[in-house]
Amino acid sequence: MLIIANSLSIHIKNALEQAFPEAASKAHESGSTLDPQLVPASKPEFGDFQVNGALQLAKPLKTSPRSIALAIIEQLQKNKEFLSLCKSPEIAGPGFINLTLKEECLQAEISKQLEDERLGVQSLKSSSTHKERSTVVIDFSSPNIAKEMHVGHLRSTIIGDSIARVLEFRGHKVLRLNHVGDWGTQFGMLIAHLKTVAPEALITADAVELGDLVKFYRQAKQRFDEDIIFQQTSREEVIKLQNGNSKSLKAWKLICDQSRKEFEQIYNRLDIHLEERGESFYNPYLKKVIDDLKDSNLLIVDDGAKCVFLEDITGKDGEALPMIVQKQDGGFNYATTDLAAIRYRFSAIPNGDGAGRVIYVTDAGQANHFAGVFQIAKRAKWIPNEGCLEHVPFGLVQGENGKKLKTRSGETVRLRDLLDEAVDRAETDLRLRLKQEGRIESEAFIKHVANTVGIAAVKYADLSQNRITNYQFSFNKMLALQGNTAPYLLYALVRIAGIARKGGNLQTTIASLKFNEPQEWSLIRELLKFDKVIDEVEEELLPNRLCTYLFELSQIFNRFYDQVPVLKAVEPSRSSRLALCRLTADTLKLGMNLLGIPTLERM
RNA sequence: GGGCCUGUAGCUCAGCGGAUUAGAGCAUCUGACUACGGAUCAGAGGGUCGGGAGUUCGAAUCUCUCCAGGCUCGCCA
Repeated sequence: MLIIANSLSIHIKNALEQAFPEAASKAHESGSTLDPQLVPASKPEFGDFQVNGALQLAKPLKTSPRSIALAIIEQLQKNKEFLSLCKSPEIAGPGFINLTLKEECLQAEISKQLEDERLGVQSLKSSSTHKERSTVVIDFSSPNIAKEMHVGHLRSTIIGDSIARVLEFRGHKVLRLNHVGDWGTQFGMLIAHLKTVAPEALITADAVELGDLVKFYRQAKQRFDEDIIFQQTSREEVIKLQNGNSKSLKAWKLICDQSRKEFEQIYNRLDIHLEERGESFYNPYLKKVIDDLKDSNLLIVDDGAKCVFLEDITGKDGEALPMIVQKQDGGFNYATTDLAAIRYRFSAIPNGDGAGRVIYVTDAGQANHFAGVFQIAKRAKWIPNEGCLEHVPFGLVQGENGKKLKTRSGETVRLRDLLDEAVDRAETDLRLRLKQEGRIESEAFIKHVANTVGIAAVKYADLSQNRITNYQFSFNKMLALQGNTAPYLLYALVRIAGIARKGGNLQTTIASLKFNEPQEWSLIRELLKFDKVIDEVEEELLPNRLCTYLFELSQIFNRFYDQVPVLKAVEPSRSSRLALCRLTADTLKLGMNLLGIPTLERM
């Protein structure tokens, strides 16, 4: 319904300018315009849209808001095009104008949406502006090699995937990058340690499991912290690796392969796909970063380390905070890698990704780090004029006690175990329900439903929360069958599928739709909001807005379903209601698809 | 101490500068199953939007200040 809203906005703006020509031309001279402030109605009883502009214009126009509103309405009454869309506008309260769309208009819109595969959401593919067509890089998930994916990776992975899906659907060219931690000091430690405890792992594929690697990694870390000689050998191993020693590289590759296999299992379960491009990828570009910074006179050697001092960001002592890009020992650190990544991503193809927008989905704790890195990238002039660089932060995952989520024994929770538990719990619930209802279902059905519900619940619980705040993780809440949860949304779809099974042909094309119940109209109005919601998610990168919408749509549908018969209705109501069922199902499916959540016909 | 984030119903959270009455969900209480799956629906109670000041015709929303909590602040990522 964005097109309608835009067209209304233009009509009202014209009316405003016709009513107050002098003020309008004055505004034009100073480079601005009179803004009618058309927004969706704040409450259903106020209609579909409201115009707020009259209140703000009262002072400059030296008239009362109500008389401005009246003048706008007088102009609108002359506009045939406007009158074909809207019922007679009403002045309310101190000077709001309430607009209610005509039923013919809503009906025409819903008919269009029924025919449209994209459900009214415009695609940018036809657009030609450079900014809109350039690549969007989304950096998310980013686990570390030789470690298991744990609950800390959950939010980045799920939120990043959803943002990627929304932008892809809108027609952006999206590069989903997995910036895995596959380089740096930890590999020196690990290789040095493996040489003594499991040398076969360095020359043979599959010699050790990831679980063992994780154990070895912990041991190596401990040795590194306690043993000075081991620290020395570790550093030597890092240097060998970074200099491209073939044996070291082979060992490194084997370790990475082993981790990668494990990551793939998780990504497959979550149905998330991204392109791996780890920190090691940027190794050849690190030196250039230093050279560039030197050339732009940003580089300062302090205490033996090469740094860039940040502007307007101070440390404990109130002095400008340095960002170290090359350590005393000549090694590079993560700031260097991140800078190299930004430089590469914005560089033109084939020496870069040619990105116009780069998005980082990482925890809020890294906000300072990214603020610094972004600032340096800007000062080094690596970001093109139209380029956009954003950190999309999210809060911690907490347990129900409000503390950081841990297992009973105090360890970080493995992502694999977390997903297993969600699926197990979904299965237990399902079996209990089947027993209570006396239903018999195949094992395959039970496993499939439990898996879908479990994964959907985990994803939805995360996405439905505003990502900026900390997130309280609770299996009980996310798997609850009522409330703003995945199972509630899935159930709405199952009900529609049930109607189809009972003989309702959802695919019939309807020549003449006929609606007369308020429940039908409120469902129609909700369905027509979909394009606006997608627009907002794209703009604000807040998937919870989409979740809220889908939940409200499900509620409105359930009300409709409860209060209005579909299959037993007489024509043309029957077909018209079936059409609404179909569009509701399509909207829920598409919406959930954009969240990365699978759906079901039966559960 | 500096920076960033958070503070809204008993709990978990939405909330886009707009309207008498700040919204959901959970929990609590009361109703509704011979219409398509009751995993639902209808309704009730529950709030000084952390405190204070300011900007504005209008503030949960913007600004300042104070209070509380979290994260972060030089060679880990």
